[in-house]
Amino acid sequence: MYLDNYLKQGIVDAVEELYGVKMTEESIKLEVTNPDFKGDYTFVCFPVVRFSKKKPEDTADEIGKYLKENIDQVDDFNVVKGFLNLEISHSYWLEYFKAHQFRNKLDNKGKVMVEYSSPNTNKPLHLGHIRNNLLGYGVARILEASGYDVVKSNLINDRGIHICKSMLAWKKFGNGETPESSNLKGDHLVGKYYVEFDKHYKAEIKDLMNAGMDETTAEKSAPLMLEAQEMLRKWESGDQATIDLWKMMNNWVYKGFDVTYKALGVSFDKFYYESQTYLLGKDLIEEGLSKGVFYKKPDNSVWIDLKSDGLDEKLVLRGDGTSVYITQDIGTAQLKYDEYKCDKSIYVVGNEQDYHFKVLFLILQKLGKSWADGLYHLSYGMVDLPSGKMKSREGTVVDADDLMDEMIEAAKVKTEELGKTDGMNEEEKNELYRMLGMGALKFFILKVDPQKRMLFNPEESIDLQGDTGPFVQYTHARIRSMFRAAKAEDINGDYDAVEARESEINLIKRLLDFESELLKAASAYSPAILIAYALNLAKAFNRLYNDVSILKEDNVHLRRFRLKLSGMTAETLKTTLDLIGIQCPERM
RNA sequence: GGUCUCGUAGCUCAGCUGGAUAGAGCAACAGAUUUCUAAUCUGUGGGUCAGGGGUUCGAAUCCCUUCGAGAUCACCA
Repeated sequence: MYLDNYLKQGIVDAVEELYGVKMTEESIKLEVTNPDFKGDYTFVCFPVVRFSKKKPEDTADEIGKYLKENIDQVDDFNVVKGFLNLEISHSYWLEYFKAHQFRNKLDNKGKVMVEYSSPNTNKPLHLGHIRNNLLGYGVARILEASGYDVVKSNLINDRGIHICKSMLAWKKFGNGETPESSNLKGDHLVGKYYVEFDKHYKAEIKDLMNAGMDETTAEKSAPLMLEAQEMLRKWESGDQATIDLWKMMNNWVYKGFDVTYKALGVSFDKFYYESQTYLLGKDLIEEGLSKGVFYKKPDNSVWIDLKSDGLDEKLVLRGDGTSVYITQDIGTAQLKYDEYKCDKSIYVVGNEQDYHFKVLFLILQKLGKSWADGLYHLSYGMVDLPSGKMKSREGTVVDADDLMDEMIEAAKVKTEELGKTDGMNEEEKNELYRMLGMGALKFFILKVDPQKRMLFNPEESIDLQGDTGPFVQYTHARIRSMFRAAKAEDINGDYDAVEARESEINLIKRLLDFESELLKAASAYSPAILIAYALNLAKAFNRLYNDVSILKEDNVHLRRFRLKLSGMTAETLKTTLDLIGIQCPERM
């Protein structure tokens, strides 16, 4: 039983004993004491005042006395206003620490699918995708560590008008350029023609408008757009030449994506392709019609009325029987469930699609799908630039590959400046720069609460000092270095003789927090919680490190105790960062 | 116009389902290394938690309202 539960029970007993009122354990509010005050746990006494009929201070005092007498671990207490601060004995923390072992595997919680990345195959990945990928991968790892079986999936948007735009532009203006011929990464090559399409398309619109056409009509009747639409029709009817071109260009993109995914350190267990799923869902539309969930309009189009749920009417199938976006998402959700039978399914998708997912989940619930309750849209905010929103077509994006290269380069410059690469060969150095650069980038992105939009300023490089990835990595490397110097000293000493100081007890508490922080991060789907934990742990250690000497401590018990603490800190930092895809070098 | 987010220090962000004097980092300034890695640590300055009202013993947090920013309301995906 954890101490806080034990204390809560004690408070229940105290209130019953003192005031004759039986409270439930759940109604007791016990908090970790604010660091500015003395104590470990704080009981807020105001809610009990109505039972005690006494001043908050006196009530707190009485309960404090009761707890001190009846619970061994409560060493002492102090009262500030109505706040009862309980002081837990150092020996309790030491005992707990000595006996503590991290569990390798937590209780199984079921099966969950995390879908993330979901790129379009007409352009390379940018900073927004980085956030998506890091979030998705991080959440998947966190869920896995907290006891779920996880399936990481990626639904690739490999068809549609946007791909036809790139294809058409390449055909018209590409002169047979290939990734090999121009030595350009495949996804970047295809993206180049997407931009090219837009350039020519805009020029055509301008010409048409100069000729007197209004903008909307010009956009619709520009020859390039008509040609792209024709190409899409050809693709859908299986025209061999179009399919061949599509396959060739998509393969270029996939090769490029592989490189980017590898650099990001993310991976997938299952790929879905929209070219294979875009016709799904029509049978479910039929099912919904027969169940009366949907209805037909005179033009044969199928709709659902969600007004009673505070939403609008929504089209689910066109009059000509072809699908819309939500049709295939309905079908794909069913397909995923049929294949994997997951208890939960998480979609990592930007918050611009909040409405879409609200509608999608509602429809699946109305269709009576028992698994619909397990669907969750992990909605994250956009990454903004100081100049505003990123737009692929207009080239105002921070390219994923470029950004990673820049970060690694920045780490290299900094490391060389500090002169910390003595005795490392070229390969080891590059590996170190990569770990540090990527560590800084991932930490920077994941530090922010997923739901919030965040700002990235390309003019200011991402910090390598302060609350950063390298800060935590440094703390880890420093400990590892200490262990190299300690050789094989046995760290399992007898801690009973140890007179622990405040900074040591503090570090113990942080170390013991790991599991509860992990579970918190898992239930909130938030890697940011683990980042904050890693920072707190590293800071607690650094404070101790600056405060006392470890290897040079003469008292053998104390020395071993501190080494044990250090070792556990390094291990915990490494584990924590690993869950969000950040690696820790042995030295830096 | 309807709906949904968001607004905290000069900047980037924490602040968990209401709790004590609103916290970090960056930037600025002042310190710490004959001693285990100074990518570290200690300290100083910096706030009308967008404004106003309400609920409460207690509000950055919950409710209402005004202002400001963004998203969405496609037979695009």
